[in-house]
Amino acid sequence: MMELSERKLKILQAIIGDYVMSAEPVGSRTLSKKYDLGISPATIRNEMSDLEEMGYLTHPHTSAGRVPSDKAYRLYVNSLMQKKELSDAEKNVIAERLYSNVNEFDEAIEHAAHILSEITNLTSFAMTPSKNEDTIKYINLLPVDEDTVVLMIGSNSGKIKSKALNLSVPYDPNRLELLAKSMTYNYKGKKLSDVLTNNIIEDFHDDVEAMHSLEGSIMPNFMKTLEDMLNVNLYMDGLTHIFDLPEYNDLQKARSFMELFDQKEEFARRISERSDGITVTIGTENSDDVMQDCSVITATYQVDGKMIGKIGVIGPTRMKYEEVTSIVEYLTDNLNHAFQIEGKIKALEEGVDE
Amino acid sequence: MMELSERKLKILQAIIGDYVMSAEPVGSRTLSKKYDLGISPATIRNEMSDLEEMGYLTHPHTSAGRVPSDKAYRLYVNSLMQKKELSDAEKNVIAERLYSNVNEFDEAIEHAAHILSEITNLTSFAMTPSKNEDTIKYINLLPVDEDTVVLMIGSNSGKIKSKALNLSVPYDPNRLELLAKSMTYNYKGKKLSDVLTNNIIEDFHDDVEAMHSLEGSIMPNFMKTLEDMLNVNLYMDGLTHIFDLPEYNDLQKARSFMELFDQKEEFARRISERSDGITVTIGTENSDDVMQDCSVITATYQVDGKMIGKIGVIGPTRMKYEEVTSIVEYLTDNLNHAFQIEGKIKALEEGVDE
DNA sequence: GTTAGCACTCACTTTCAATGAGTGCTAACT
DNA sequence: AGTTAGCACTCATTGAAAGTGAGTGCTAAC
Repeated sequence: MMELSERKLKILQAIIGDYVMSAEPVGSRTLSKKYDLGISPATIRNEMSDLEEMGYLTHPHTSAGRVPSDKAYRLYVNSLMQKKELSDAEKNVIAERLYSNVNEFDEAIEHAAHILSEITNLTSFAMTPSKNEDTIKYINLLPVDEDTVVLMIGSNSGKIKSKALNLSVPYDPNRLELLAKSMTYNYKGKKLSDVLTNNIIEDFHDDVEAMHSLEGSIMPNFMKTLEDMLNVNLYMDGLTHIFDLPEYNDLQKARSFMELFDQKEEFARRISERSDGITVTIGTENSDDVMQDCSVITATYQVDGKMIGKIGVIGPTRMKYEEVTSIVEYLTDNLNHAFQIEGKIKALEEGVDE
Repeated sequence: MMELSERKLKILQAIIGDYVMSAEPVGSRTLSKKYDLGISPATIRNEMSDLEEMGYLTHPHTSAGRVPSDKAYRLYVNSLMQKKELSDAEKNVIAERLYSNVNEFDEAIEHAAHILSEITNLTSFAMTPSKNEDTIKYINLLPVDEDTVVLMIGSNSGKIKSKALNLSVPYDPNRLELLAKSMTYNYKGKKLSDVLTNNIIEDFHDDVEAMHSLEGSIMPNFMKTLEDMLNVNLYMDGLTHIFDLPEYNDLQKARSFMELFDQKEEFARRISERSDGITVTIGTENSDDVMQDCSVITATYQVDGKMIGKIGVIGPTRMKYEEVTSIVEYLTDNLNHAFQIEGKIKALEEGVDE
């Protein structure tokens, strides 16, 4: 790829900056007046013409100003922009709000998405961690009533899920305990996902045929509970922010954007396929049709070494990339920190030094 | 209130019917052509003029057709419309889809909202049951690790919530058991909400001062867990359906409708204030500013005698009331049935005959 | 290589007249 | 008295025409 001259880069950066602010195609005159480039509009026009030929700018129509292309944004994100350190005030806002009101894990994630959307004025989303790597730690079956037991599954990541089961017939508490121990023995250390996808019930049969009826009532619930534990949730927030953007002053566009919401699963799949760390995809770089003029910024947070969740924003390609990436990054740092504390406790619990 | 003549009612009904279909103001000529009323446009005009004077119709402008007012819809809902029995096909669609894929309770509710939205082509919502009447059945504290215990709270409605607690110091298992028993003794039969709002920690102090440190680590978590159990969730679905409605072919309106989403809590509050059974509020009957030209239909479902949740739809006042109410009703019947089965099991469990 | 000058383009806005669905009123009809 | 035909009137909507202005591309001079 041909190198761009210093001057071209300056002009391109000015155009991007202006367009990100105004959403209006930028003309040569505006540019020379607002930015101190030391060259006349005519010269700028020549340069812009070159930049257009190289694919960095486009022309909505002959007599309009220039608009940065996806390629220009990509260049900007990769080389031009410098990471912006958030001000202490901004940091405080994030940290303060993030740590308030965190009850359940999912709530914390949802809350993080909410904050992210409010700060960036964009649509945000957050995925709860995928527990594909999580392993079973113990399985308990606790007697409650004469025909009610509580199934409890604990995982090594510290997640505990319980479910009350109604056995249609009274059970023998001793057998119950034996079953729990046997299940723990069998599945301890195995991945939840593996246990779920293998046909367990078959496997199990041979071992403890004697307790067939008890097993029969419990195993389906065991599977369901595993399924619940593996479930990944996607939260979205601040969808209405797109109404503030001039590029969505069109009912059709606004609608198709909103439909992302109705297709959360599909969206979640796309997001989870993204690579780790901070990623930026711009416009046509997104495979999804609906997102051809959106940019998506995601970051990954970790709960312990293995459980990885994603959080990010989606907005128009005309976006304050440096600001938004900084915010996303700072937020995930905070999340990581918050969850790391938990992680350490877990590590202690396991007798493992980090 | 003055009685409307047979003919006026017929005309009004025709206007409502036509307007609900077309979203276009209805003129006298159209009316006489499409509906076999046996009178000329001029006569219809006279009648329409009367109806307008009585407040049942309005006029967007002098030379436009008539549009039904909220009052007209109210009359229609109260007296004119006849409940529509769903066809077997429709019933099957609902029942089949409702009973598939119900894992967790919340999921079932969310799923119901989804189905409702798909069938009605409107925006739907569903609230998980308020557990304000739910009472504590037992409290368990189960040893897991040397400094980890699991707190488990069971309620009489059958809900069980567990939370893993990390005590900073090792604990005495005997004391743990004693504490659980003591807590159960103290709170059994009491409402979750009452326990939460009373300052328990104070109360408790006197009784078991001896186990102060253990209690100190557990009680805050106990409170948090109660809070979680009491939490009511509101799910919304099918927001984008409003884009199909001509009355929302306006960015401003679409936007303010979408903002309902961002103010879920407020919306949930409004919904939970509604009376039981099937309710219909039309246009200005809604207190909320944003909903002045919406109609809201809600129904209540019961999980056991006490836990009541709400499900419903929100759409333009121009709505197929009889169809939608029938669907909502049928859906709640199904939900009730599904949860009643659970309820019966619970009743047995309690040794109570229904 | 840079810049001033100038013709040209084209979306956007405003204006204006035409269109047509619909009403209200009056007078005739049953 | 109730119903209907006829007609003038209203007014949102549509489309064409003209004007506006921000912006470009090109040429020639600096």
